[in-house]
Amino acid sequence: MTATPQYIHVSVAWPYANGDLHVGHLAGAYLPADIFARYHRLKGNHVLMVSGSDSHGTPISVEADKRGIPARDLFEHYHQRFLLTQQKLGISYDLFTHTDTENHHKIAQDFFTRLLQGGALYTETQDLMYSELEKRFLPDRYVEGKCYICGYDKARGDQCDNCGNLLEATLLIEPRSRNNPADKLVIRTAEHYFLDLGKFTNELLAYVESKKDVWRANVTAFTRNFIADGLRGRPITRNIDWGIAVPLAGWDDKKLYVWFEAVMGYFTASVEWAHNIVDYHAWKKWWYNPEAKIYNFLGKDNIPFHTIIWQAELLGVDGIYNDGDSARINLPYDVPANEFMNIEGQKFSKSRNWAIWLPDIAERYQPDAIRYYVAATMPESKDSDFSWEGFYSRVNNELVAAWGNLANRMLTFAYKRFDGKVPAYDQLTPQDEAIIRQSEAAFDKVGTLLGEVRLLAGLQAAMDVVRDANAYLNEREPWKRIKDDPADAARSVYTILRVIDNLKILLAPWLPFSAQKLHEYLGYAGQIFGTLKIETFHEHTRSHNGLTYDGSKAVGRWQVSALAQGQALREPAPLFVKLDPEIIEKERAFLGAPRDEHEIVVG
RNA sequence: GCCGACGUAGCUCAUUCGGUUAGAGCGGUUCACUCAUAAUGAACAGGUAGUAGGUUCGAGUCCUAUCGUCGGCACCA
Repeated sequence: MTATPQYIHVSVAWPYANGDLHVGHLAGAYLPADIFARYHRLKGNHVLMVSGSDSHGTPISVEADKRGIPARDLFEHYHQRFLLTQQKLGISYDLFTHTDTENHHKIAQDFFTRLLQGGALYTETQDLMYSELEKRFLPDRYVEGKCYICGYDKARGDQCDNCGNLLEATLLIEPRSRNNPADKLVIRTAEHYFLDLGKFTNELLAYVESKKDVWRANVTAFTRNFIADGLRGRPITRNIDWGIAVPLAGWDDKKLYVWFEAVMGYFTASVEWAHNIVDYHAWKKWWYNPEAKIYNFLGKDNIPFHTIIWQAELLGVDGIYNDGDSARINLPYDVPANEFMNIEGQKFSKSRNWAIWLPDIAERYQPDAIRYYVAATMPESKDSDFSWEGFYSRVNNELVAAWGNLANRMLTFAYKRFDGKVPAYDQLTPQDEAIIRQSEAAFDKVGTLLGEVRLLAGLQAAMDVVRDANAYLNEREPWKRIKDDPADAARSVYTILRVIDNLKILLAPWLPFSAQKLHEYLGYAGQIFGTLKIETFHEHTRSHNGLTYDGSKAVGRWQVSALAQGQALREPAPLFVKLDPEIIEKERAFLGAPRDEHEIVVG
């Protein structure tokens, strides 16, 4: 139990700040990351969990144009909502920042420069379709025209839907914009920088193979496949206005491509955290420490960006900011990608509003209820489905009836019948000791599963203890013994309270809010976890808000209970709100209907 | 079209390298209990593991074919 603390970096995919967060974000990345991080915090490991809003990229510009506001205003609006939403749901980021900080710009540019100096970049002149009307280069998929292979009239710039061939947009006959068919397109040449991925093929391949027993099978298979197809250079600059400047003279009309710089956020946010919150060089303990482990949590759509591109970038900048130290920069130890969470059997769709928005449900349900259901139906190995009937029944049957009620029934009983104290006992029976040992053994079992990022199995293992504890009570029947053999009732009530105390910690990574309440009902002081707060950070020319986690006062430990006899309890109350069956239809009615953004109220 | 993944009880899902009568939760039926937000426990019912072949002493687990669902095929991140 007294192993040397490990350095665990939990990096979470960066959400585009062009709309509210939805349940897919939570299921895909934020919740698994938080459960994993909270477990390691309880273990006493040095956790650094970072993410932030992706403030660049076409989706931001497109949405901002649609609303007629500057891109910066749009992303700042959603960034602030991301902070509030995640604070409410208890996603315990050491730092949740964004990519429009001076820090991120500077480091991204330094990455670019270092890659350039290391020979990992090259320039190439591309012929691209340019819209005179929109005054910009159009992505291939926005171009339409006659297929030069089969003659199909509505071929897209990247592929013909009729003959299936991959196309060159510039060769299309009579090319036009899909946004506006009247818009005549012309071919313009532009010089761009490319990241030479092919240069890293062998290193990347060797790395996947070395991690094949750690990474999930789908992640390994996808990555191998991607490499086997042949890695081609990828353009990392673009003719756009909104983004990070290319740090070279004469490149003013271009910016760094968003996918190139956004993933660097894992690194830049670590540096920002160190600069703002602790000491300047602290980030190195995760990035240049051979013992540290970096875990990237993301959705499956993001796999190649993390197992190929980000890793190539890291390989290409190895040694950056390390002041000549020989340690190599750390690549992600694991990339636990989740699949997708569908909604009532259909795919998420922002345009159809087929989505469950986190700010909305956080208004109506307890954070632990949301966390429980999403964690219990997490798409860990395949797509899963969020259904309101499932939410209703799992919350009521499992969270409220099995677990919440176990705690409530015995806390109430002890509080009323044992003078508000943990009962004192003479000697425990073998049956009492057996259930205590069982709940203690779960620390290794659940802990191992959590360490392997097998969160579904971990939750199940913890809930198994809940069921065993309920069964134990039915046999021991303290409510009967209190009448004919009070000493025996004291034994079993003490026992069950100690089991509940263990379950409190076993379930805390999933259910941090109710764990804290339980902690207090059991008569303990202090907080199991640290505190999340929103702070403002000032740079030279701009300021930004970030979500931060202060764990300095946290007392929770991944350790078995040593519940003291006679400890004074506090008056208990039910941990969870039981759901009304009416919510099923009410919530379904929101799907596919127009939605208004509500102000997010915390507390 | 090419590549990949998946298809297991009414529902949601487990079955790490192929190995005893394929498991769990929910839902259903019966019984027990009353401390608890009418909350718990026990027992029972329920699956020829999409389909058809094959390899093997033995396959849900490997191979082939076929049907179905989904994803990727790089400038959408």
